[in-house]
Amino acid sequence: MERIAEGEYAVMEVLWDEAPLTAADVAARVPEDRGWSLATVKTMLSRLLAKGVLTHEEEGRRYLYRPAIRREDYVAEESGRLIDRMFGGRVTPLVAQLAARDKLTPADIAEIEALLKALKS
Amino acid sequence: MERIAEGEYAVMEVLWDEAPLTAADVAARVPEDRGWSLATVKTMLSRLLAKGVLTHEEEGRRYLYRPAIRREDYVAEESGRLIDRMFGGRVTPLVAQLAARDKLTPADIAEIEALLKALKS
DNA sequence: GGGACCTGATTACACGTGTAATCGACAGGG
DNA sequence: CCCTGTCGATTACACGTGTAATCAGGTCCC
Repeated sequence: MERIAEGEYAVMEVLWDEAPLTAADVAARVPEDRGWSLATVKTMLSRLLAKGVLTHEEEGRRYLYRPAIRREDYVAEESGRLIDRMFGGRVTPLVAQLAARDKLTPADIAEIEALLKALKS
Repeated sequence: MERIAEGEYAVMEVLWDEAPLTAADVAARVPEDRGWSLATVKTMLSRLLAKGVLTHEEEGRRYLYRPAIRREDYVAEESGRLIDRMFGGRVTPLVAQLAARDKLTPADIAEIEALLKALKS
């Protein structure tokens, strides 16, 4: 699966959230703070099409875009990449790292524990 | 803190492992499969210096390079970035994601549980 | 039916990155 | 003292990415 650049990812998120959409619709839904012009969004869409992570079907004179890959799949792959790169493929150090950085609230801890318990059964 | 590119990261790893080192030493320690020439490693070192994540001191006519940032700090930041981007800043979905992808072995689960228990006390 | 408007396609351009080659300076061996 | 090797510095160049502008073609209003 092709890598998706940071900016492109923002476009994918829009389409994962709601699809299919026209280019204009996507542009309208991209987070305000990106400050992107419609032209920029169109460039992103073309590149994502070229990467094969989007498909399009013609609707009259326009295209309707929709994701060609599942969000969970991409996220899993990208997470795996980071883990490989920074933690030698081991997940525990990542959790440890997050814990040490106070990124885990007590609620997080409880939630993860519940999750793990469910996994074991 | 400046971003470190993927290739540059490989150089940082060498220096996090052992420092200070000369450019030639770093080149010798970079993983074989990168297939980098000494020139390439020197470019990386310059760029890392420019980014302020390395320091150098002169040793005769050469430099001795050493990290200017701690590995844990960088890793924490980079992990945080991924989590923000893909999981909206919440850690639990990341763990859930990894679990769902069978990235967690029973040993991992036990280890994380122990870790969390320690955190609570 | 002629201009305004909207579409995707094509082109543009600067910056980061991967991957070096080359250069000017100097050190050390003969 | 000169040659050869070695250093960091400078330059090179292609590709991905962020961020568009422009263009060619069709639609729709007047």
